[in-house]
Formats: sequence, C-alpha cells, structure tokens
Amino acid sequence: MDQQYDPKSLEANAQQFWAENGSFEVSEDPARDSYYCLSMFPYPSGKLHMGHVRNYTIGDVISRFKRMQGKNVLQPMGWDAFGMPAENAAIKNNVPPAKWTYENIDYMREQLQSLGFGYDWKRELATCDPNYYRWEQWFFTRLMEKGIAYKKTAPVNWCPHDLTVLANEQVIEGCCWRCDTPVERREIAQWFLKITDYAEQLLADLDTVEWPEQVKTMQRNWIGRSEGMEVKFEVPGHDSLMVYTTRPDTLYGATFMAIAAEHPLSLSVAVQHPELTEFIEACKQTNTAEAELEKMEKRGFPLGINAVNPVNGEEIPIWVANFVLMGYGTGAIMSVPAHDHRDWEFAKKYGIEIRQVVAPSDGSEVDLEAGAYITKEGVCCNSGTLDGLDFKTAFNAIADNIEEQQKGSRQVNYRLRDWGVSRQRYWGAPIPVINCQACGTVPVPKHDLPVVLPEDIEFEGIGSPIKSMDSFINTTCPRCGEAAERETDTFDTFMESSWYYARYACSDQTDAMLDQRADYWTPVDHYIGGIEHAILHLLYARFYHKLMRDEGLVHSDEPFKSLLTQGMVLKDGSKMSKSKGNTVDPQLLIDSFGADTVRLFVMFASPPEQSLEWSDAGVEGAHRFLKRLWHIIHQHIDSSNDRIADLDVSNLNTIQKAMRLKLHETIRKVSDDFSRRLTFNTAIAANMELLNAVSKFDDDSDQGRSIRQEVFDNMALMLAPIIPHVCHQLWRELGHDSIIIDHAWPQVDESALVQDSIEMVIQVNGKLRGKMQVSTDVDKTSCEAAALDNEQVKRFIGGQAVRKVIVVPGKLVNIVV
RNA sequence: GCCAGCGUGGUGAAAUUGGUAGACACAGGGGAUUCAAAAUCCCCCGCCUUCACGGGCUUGGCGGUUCGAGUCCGCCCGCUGGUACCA
Repeated sequence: MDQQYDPKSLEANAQQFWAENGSFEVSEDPARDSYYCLSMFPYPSGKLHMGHVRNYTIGDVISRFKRMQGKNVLQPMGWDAFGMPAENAAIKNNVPPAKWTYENIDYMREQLQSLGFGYDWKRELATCDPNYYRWEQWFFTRLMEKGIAYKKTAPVNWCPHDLTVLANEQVIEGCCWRCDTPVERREIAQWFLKITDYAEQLLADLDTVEWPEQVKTMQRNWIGRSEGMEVKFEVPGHDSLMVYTTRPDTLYGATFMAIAAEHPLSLSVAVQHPELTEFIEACKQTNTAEAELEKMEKRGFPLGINAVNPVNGEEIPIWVANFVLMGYGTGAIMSVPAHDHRDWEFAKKYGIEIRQVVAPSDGSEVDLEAGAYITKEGVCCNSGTLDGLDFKTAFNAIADNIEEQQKGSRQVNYRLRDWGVSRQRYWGAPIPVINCQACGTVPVPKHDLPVVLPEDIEFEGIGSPIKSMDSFINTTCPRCGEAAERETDTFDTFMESSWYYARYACSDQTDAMLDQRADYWTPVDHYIGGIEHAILHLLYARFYHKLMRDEGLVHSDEPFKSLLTQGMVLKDGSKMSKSKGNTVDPQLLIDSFGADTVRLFVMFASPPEQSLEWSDAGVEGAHRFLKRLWHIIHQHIDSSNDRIADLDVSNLNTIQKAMRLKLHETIRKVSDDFSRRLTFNTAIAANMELLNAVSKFDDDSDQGRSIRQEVFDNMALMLAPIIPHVCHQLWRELGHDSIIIDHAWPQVDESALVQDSIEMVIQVNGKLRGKMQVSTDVDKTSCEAAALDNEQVKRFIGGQAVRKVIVVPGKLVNIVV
C-alpha cells in the first residue's frame, strides 16, 4: 500500500508525542555537556511573521542537531512584551495594552507550537509579568546604590501640540506623526546607566567571543575609543571653555570655536540679545536622531565673544552652532576648518579663515579651496615649534606643553554615551523610585517590590495614563514616611531584553533574580537573531551581564559565546515589519502545506546570514520534495516486506559502491554544513541530490535493498532537525523502535569514500580546454604528461612553446604558452 | 552624513583555502501518463554565434595583483541594515 503524505495528521501526531513525553523539558545535569541555544524572543505584535519563522527555525535546527550529538540542550522561549505597539493598538482599538499583549501571546504561542519548535515551555516568561520585572526593579535599586544609575537632563522629541514625548520613529519629516506639528528638542531629567564606565571592558571582551567579525567591528566603532586631549580655552570675562580633541597637533589651525545652543555661555549672552534668542529657539526645531542632525543644514550664529587659543594666545571667535549638542561631551568644540570636513563647510559658509597646519610629507601642495585635507600621515606647518613634526611627535610635544602649563590633559574618550533608560510611556516597567520633597529620589525598598504597573486602565489620550493616576502616584516616602510621589516614567524595553537569557535558567525562582542554575546554562552557547540588533540590544545585554557578574549573580564575562546574525526577511526590498505593514502571514502557508514545508523552504531559500527577499514561489517546490521523499521511502518499505539483509561492503559492484560513496560524501558534507558552516541551504541541496541519485538506483538485489535502507535511514537522520515531523514518522516506518530526536547523528564510513580514480581539469592559459580521468595516486609528472598528451589540449597549444605548467594535485593542470 | 554589509542566469541561490562559474531548486519549454485535467515521471533550459562539432562573452562598473580572480587590492555606482525613544 502507498499512503499519501498527510502533513496535517502526521504533524499533529508528532507534536502530541513530544508534548506527552515532555521531550524538550530539560534539567540541569552536571554530568552532561550543556548546550544553551537561544533565539531572540519576539515582541508579541499579533502574529508571527516570516522573520520569526526564519529565526526560530534556525534555532530549532541547531538545537535538534546538538541534541543528536549528545548535548543536554536548553531551548527556551518567551515574550519581549513591553513596548510601544501595545499603546498604539490601545489608542486605535480601545483595548488595554495588557489584554492586547496577553491575547497576542496566546495566539503566537500556538503558532510556535504548530511549527514544531522544541522549546521547554516550562521556562516561558513574559517581561510584562510583575514576577519578571520586579527583579529588574530590584537590580536597578542596587545600581542606584552603586552610583551606576544616575539622573541628568537629556534631549527628547517634544510635540508642543500633543504635549508629549515622541519616539524617533514617531517623528515624520520633523513633524509629529499624529498632528503634524513641527517637533522640538526639549531637555528633561532622565535616568541613565553608566555604560561608559564599562567601555573598556566592552571593547576588550569583544576579542573573547565567537561573533561575526562585522558585528564586532560595528560594536568597536560604536564604542569609538579615541585618544586625545581635553584643552581649556580661556574666555576673557566669562567661564573658560573645555573642549575635547583627537587632533591637538592642529591647534594652531583653530580659527573658531563652536558651542551648543543650550550652552550656559550661549544662554547668558542671549539674555540681552533677541536675535541670538531667536537663533537658539530655531536650533530647537529639530529631532534628536543622529542621522537627522548630521544631514541637516549646518547653521551658526556669531556670539561676539572671543576665546584665547592656549598655544599661541590668538583670539578666535566663538559661534553658536546647531550641530553641537549640549548632552554630548562638553557642548563645545574647537574648529580647524583646514583639516576637518564639517568645520571646513562651516567656515566656507560663514567666511571664516581656513588655515593650513598639516602638509603632505612628500612636500606636495594641497588645495584647501576644494575641501579639507584630512590625514594623520602629514607633517605640521604654520605651527611654530611643531613645524616639520609628524602626527605622533607633534601630538606628544603639544600634549606635554599643555599639561605643563595646566591648560589641559591627555584623555581617552569614547563615542559611546551613557544609556538613557527613562521612557515617558505607559506600557513598560515602572522605574522603582519615589520622589520625596525632603529626601529626594529614594529607591523603592526590596520588600515593597514590585512596583506594579496598573493594568486596568483607560487609554484615551496620547500620554501615559499613569502620569495622571493619583492612586499610582501618591505614596509615602520609604525613608521619612511623609507623603511623596512615585516616578511615572518606565524603563526602556532594552532593559528587559538585557537579562532574559539568564532568567530562563530559573524562571520559577521567586526569591531572587537568578540562582545557581544560571551558572549551569549561561553563557548562551549559540544566540540567534536579526542583524538589526547588532549594536544596541547586543551591547546592552553584554553590559548588563557584566553588571550582574559584579553583583555576583553570574560568573562569566560575556552572555553569548557565539552569535549567528540572520539576515532580514525582506519584502519588496525592505525590512518586513509591522510598522511598514509589509508582512507575509506564515499561518496561511502552515495551514495549506504544513510546518515541515515552511521550515524546509525558509532554510533552503538562502543561507542564514544573508537577507532573504520573500517570494511565495518556491514553497511548492519544498512541498514537492517532501511528497517525493515520502513516496520514494514508502515504495522502498513496501517492496522490502521481508527483512533487510546485512550489508556486505566487501562484496559490492561499481554502481553499489558509487551509491554508498554518494551517501557518505553527503553525510560528510551535511555534518560540516550543520556544525561549522551553518549553511542549511546547501545541506538540503545535498540531500536533494542524494534523493535524485537514490531514485535512479534501481538495484533490487538484497545488497541493493540494504544500501537503499542505509541511504534512507541516514537521510531521515540528516533531515530530522529541519523537517522533524515527517522524519519522526518515517523513522518508525523504516523499522526503528527508537525515537529519532534522541538518535545519534550519522557517522561517515571512511572506507566508502575511497576512490580509484578522479577527474582532473586541463587548462591552457587559464581557460578550460579538456578533462581527464586519472588514478588517485598519480604523481605530478605523469599528470603533466597526460595533460600535454590530451588531443583537445594539443590543438590549443598548436606550435607554441610551453612556458610553464602548473599542477594542482587532484584538481587541475594549467599549461601556460 | 557616519558605521557595517550586500550586488552572480528570467527568479532564489551554489562555487568552503585564489583553481571546472551557475550545484540544488523556482519559473518556463517539450514529452510520457490520462477521455480530459490535476498530480506524478522523463528531457531541455546563462547570453551571442554555429546545420553541427565548436568558438566567443559573462559574477554591478572601471582599473590592478596573479599562470589563474565571483573570491584579493584600489576607485566608482546601486541596494539593505544600524545611527542611541521601533523592536
């Protein structure tokens, strides 16, 4: 009989088997090698999108593969449940964010289960659960005590019409996304974590993790360590200006200073200066995004005050400039237009002197009319005693000089800024702080935690409802007992996603943030997620891990040993995302073709690190392969009702040997693809080739049937991580009592790989001109002779003299004439 | 703007350490089967040229290194992600 491939019932059966047997529930076993495979948890936006399917299929394939290799595998799943979309949905559909979120979670959990992912659901967590965020609140109060959490003012996007703070993505072409009012930059007090204290460690430890080089490079550049100087410029009649520069060797070329609009010096002059006040107001008409600030037109306003250049006593004008920001660095910079791109543009625009102080070391001229000359390879000129010195020598000379005069000092600086964790939003973890008139900001004591976010709320306006909720706000000061107010800001959602990986190890722990189980599982062996998280999420999580280490909660330096950054699933050329509304619903595909087809297709369509332009075509091809696999294996089973004879490998004919060669070459390749290369698309292609080969292998002898059984057994094993449902079933039908998820990964039979002869390519002047079959133990000389003797090759050489012959053993012979 | 990546047939891709460009699929064309269709099976399938054998061209563009470059180097073009309050 020949059953039809029926994914619906087959997948339900396999999933039921795994659930009933708790197949993916794991416990800590010190005797076994642990393997923690983690995929980035999803934001519960409503339903899974293809990016999720891709991410979680990759994770599941790796998990199942490692399990077959004998590891004690943990693969958990949970929900990054706080965030803005829940608030947007609340406004749009008048449904409380909590309800919306929990309903989404329930639906998406079912979708994940229907895809057959091997998660330990006992460890599931949602970050909006007070049992989760209470520990984040507790940890924050510890950071306050240590001085790592502190408060300062920082700019936000402010909509003057809606009277609310906007996220960068809510600012469309400089205007509020709801009311189209031009957005302003406004300084408000916010909480920060001193990630800059860990900059050096975050930089150094990048060398210890097995991450893609591109991600490490991005993080290094983001941290942006630079060695330079802080230099003090006296301002007669005012406070001096402190600036940071990486190019003190160009100090003689400084022809102006630029300060932020909100700089105290600027503000004090503005008091008597309406035009400047107007300019300062104009500078606020911008959002806070770096890309916008860099692209906007650079504008300035002369302050009418001079600063004194400490190296030569020269007075240079101070300008207020819209591209200098108060929050970053000292809010003031020195400008050397001849050797800085931005300063050059500014000087050109406002007719400020461009003075060359670096010249090419070969003595050639540079054209400063065409643009700034930016290099560290030149020599100083027009710089007094520095003239003729190279960058390093000049740097040290000027640094020594300035330090002696106490006008500045050498300084290591980072581009990285402290992490602002305050959000003026509702759907987030409340910042556990009480503001008391007498005592100031007081952390909520551990026994009063969690500060629970009220979930039963009316979400009408645009602002956060707890900002006007007296029952939430009014409280008493834990220190003095007097009436006090709660902080109504919530945490950045990156806070929750910075430690969830560790919480999975002990998500049932009610008395502590983490326990010793975290040390059994962490660091994560393999972390899988989108490349879009290469900087922020991954940097914050690394920082948090070090904070937890310093609190004694974990005992490793880094959270993620190795990292796989999957490329994005694109639709119509751009990132598939809820906000862009260009998602493809995988559910339709699961319903019509089954989970195995969807899993097979996303793994086959491209290698994990590459972006994947979605197209519906091709899914049918994956489905066809499954049907074909099912059909061919059943044909084999039906035609070998009697038992399969033992294989006698010493007594095989050429075709049988070739079939076994193909099988074991495939096992070797697929094992390498799974473990080292992580290219599942080529592993699948290799199995397709194997299926094509075995379908042509129509040897019906006992030995032939045994070989076919060997092929199918191994194919089921090799494909089990990718298409687990169908392989679960086929494995049993192939006559095995064992459960395939616990079976060992296939072994290569080295003896099957031995060949008598191989094909070699013959080139003339690098162009393919012929092929020849040679014995595997042939030496270079006879290779060369055989190549020169080839008829086709002789034609191309003609009468020309052979100048050189290159032999690459086992590959090719190149004859140069 | 800055940082990182990508660019190969009609399409998704393969080529793993500088060594046969296009494996494996999708789409398309032809055939078998069928009353017919679906499904399935078999064959063809980069471009130009040739009756054919064959030859020439081809990995975004231009240049370089090399016996040999999709792969290494330089410049340019296009696309994607990130850019600190989307997650």
